[in-house]
Amino acid sequence: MAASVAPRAASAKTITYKILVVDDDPDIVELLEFNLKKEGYLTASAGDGRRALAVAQDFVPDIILLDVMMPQLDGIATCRLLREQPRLKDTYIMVLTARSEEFSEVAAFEAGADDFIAKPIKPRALLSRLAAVVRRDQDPHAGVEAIDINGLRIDRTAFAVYQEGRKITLPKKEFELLAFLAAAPHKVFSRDELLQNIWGNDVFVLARTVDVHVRKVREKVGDHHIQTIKGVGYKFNAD
Amino acid sequence: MAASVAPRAASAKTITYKILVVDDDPDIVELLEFNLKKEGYLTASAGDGRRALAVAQDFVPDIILLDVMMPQLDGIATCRLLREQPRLKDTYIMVLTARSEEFSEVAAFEAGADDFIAKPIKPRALLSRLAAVVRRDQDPHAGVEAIDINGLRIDRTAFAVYQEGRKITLPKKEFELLAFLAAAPHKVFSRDELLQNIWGNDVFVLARTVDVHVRKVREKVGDHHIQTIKGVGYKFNAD
DNA sequence: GCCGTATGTTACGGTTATGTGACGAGTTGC
DNA sequence: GCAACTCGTCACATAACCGTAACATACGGC
Repeated sequence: MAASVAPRAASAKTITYKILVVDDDPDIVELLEFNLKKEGYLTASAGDGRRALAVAQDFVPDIILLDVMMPQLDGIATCRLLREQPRLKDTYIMVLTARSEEFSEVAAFEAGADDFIAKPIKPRALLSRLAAVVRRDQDPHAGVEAIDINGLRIDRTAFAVYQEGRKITLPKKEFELLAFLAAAPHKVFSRDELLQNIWGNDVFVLARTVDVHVRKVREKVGDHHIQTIKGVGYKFNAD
Repeated sequence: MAASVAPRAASAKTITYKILVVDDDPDIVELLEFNLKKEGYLTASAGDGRRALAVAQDFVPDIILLDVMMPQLDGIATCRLLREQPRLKDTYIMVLTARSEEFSEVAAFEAGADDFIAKPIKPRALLSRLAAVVRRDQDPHAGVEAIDINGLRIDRTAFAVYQEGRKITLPKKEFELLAFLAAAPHKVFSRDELLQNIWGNDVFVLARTVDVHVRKVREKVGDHHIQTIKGVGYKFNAD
């Protein structure tokens, strides 16, 4: 899966990013293209999956906005086929999902999508997401958005954890705890260190609180990911 | 990633540790420098990543406190560039993260940071963390974070032993025993010495307890690593 | 080869750290 | 204002670790 948009683009900071919009609703296509062009992106469009594949061949977009619900060839299948094309392997694919279809989100990830945005689409939200993608692309060291480890995908943009095609939504503290431990797999953190880094050093909670949160995380993602080192602390267990 | 602060410093117990403070907020720099100086540290500062690199060249700090959010060159990128400099490879880099920017920890670890501290910074918390770093640095037995010896990798940060790709998790005392012996291979320790160093001077357990722990360690990592010197004690056996 | 001593080995119970379920205060969304 | 959720705390249950003792074996001197 592509971590960023095409390297070719990354090397040239002044490049105009090319975006392919794929949706069967002409109104949506128009709305998106209008807004994207206004922001200075170069756009192309397609009304279904088949045409999207054809257009992508010539256009070689940096980013593809792909609707899931389409006649002929749906977004998931299209995504998979797009990924198979060598020229598009570094393209950033953003899938447009109808709200609350968690199922398609998971399928999309497996098909090689890089991100989602929920419908109905707010142009401002979309543009800021794209700006983030572009920014990240231009500064490869800007930050990591997702960790793939041990069959777990921890995604900070979605604030969710994906496990074997299942989406798990964790409360904030639990998510942060898991994410922090996963950031330094194998490294053992004492309860105090975890409190300092996740709770902050200005809050004042008992060390045992960490235990409770660890337990809740384990309950949701499975016991084996977080290991207890008795008398020391916890660590993320990467085999 | 540096395991401890520079060895040069480790050899002289009375050395004044040099700390470089990097933050774009002059108030924070002042606050930190004031507190550090009061504690007897030698300090220098820089307002952004570029200047940090320049200052670090001359100053060659033992510890660097590095803000993530900075103009010009952010903390992560700075960290990576600092690590590339041979003179700074053993410098201990502590990253200051605002807790709202989740996941900066992931990037920071990958960039070679050794530790974090969350903002807002309480001087007391920072100083105690630094004291811990210095203490570890001066304690020769805890100095190295990982030992590779005899087909065994003993990793203090992970609190685990790896043997031919196999991970062995030892209970605390057993791990400490093995790590202690491995830190000074070939050197023979009497049971009393082991008790003093691992159990502490104030606890009092029978010397034979050591035997039992030795046996358990042998059971898990193999007999040949720890050798008995009859009438004297034990030693780690490095070929 | 015998005996005394040192170490290997096993088993067991106490102690402590951690796991676990429940509760209440505070918050958010409807 | 109610319902659902999050978070921190407590109290109790559980499991892991640790130290000890008792017995078994190995070693060395004679």
